[in-house]
Amino acid sequence: MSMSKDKAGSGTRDRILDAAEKLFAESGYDGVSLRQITREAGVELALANYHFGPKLELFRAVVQRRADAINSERLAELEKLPHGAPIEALIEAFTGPFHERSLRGGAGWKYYARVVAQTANSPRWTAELMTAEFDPVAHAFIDRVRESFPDAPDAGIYWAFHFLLGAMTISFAETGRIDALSGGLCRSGDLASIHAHMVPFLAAGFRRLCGANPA
Amino acid sequence: MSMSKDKAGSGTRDRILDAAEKLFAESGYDGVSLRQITREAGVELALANYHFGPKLELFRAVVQRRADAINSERLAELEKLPHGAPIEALIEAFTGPFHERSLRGGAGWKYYARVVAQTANSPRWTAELMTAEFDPVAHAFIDRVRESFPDAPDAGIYWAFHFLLGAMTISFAETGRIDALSGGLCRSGDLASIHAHMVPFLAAGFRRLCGANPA
DNA sequence: GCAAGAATTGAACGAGCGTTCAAAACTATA
DNA sequence: TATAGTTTTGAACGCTCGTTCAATTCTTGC
Repeated sequence: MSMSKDKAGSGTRDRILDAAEKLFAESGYDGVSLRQITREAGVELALANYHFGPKLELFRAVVQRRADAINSERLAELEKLPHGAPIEALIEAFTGPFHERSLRGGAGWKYYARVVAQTANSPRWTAELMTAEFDPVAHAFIDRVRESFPDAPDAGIYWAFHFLLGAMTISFAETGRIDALSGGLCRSGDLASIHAHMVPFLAAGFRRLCGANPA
Repeated sequence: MSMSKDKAGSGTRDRILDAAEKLFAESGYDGVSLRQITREAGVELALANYHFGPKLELFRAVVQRRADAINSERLAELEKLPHGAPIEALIEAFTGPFHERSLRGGAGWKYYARVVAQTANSPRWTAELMTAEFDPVAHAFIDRVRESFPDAPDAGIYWAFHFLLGAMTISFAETGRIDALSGGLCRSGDLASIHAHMVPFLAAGFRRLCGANPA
């Protein structure tokens, strides 16, 4: 027999993915070489190509690896909510899974969030990666928003969601900008504080663009 | 004598900056080579080094070239406003100069906005470039917000500004994500529509985080 | 029109890149 | 233990990278 999972080689795959995730988070796709990645992973250069093919496919694999977990939890959280739920609850269902894992899921999830954040702001990756991985659950979120604001103009909902993405994205990128700006009062890595401020901020924005206020 | 400005060679400098701006906007710092840049500019490879030194300094020059114009106009717009002005006016003073130039300032300004957008989401550049170039006027903006919301908690103001940056950033990046998501209803390049939705969205968010509502 | 400085050229440097491949090592079935 | 398959190794391929430099051309003040 053969199998490509749960064998010795499978550990190698994950080591490469972990190293790639970390380095991509720090320097972006073009800022990291396969040699750096395999060195960080402690494996031979050729193994990256053996397990993942070209570099682009390795990057795709990094993005995809954790996307399913995020997306299915987002869907589950959304489904827990009643129809017409308050917008705060919807936003929390969308942003919560990322926050939760960034907080308690281990270092890999923090790196992953930074990879996604940079990817989402790059015209180069948006179409082929972000749209493919994250748009289905985005549509589910938007449908729930539409339920909560039956009279909202579609454009308002879409733009509001876009701004939500921007706020989420820059927060997860953890650039340290706000640390310098606030003289240390606010910290990029303080996910609890981000969450506490971001949800009401975005909720107020949604209400403004979507008209009537449910709940 | 000599002089390094307003001579034949000065045209070369700008051609290189324009080409670099365009290509950095499309592919990021590491995704572009000096050879691509000088080819696009129609000049010899060695001229990039002659005029700007190492690649990093060329990138810095691209970011800095237009930063002054943006920042001084932002300050001017802010100073036009009365103390305690409505938050919409403050936000417009901050985002307007970028919007205006992206709309009517020629293609270079659009590329520039994309460069800044990607730079702002990369931990690698934030400290040395974004903070240095844009934080002074950011502080001016925040001071005006504090005037308009005298009882606002500082953390609320800083986080609100952070989310404003995220929304601005993802919008200027023009990734096309919202085009795909909305099935064409909203367009990344439609700056007028962005502006019309973004200002009220952010204003509502600021009011939520800053407590009392001025004006 | 001549000298001095600035700008441009064209070629080369060593280094690192992504990718490939045959051979070796390992694993597991029969 | 023999065998077929998977995984790992180590070296090499051609190519592009950022940077450097001597030589050349252009520009300008005297």
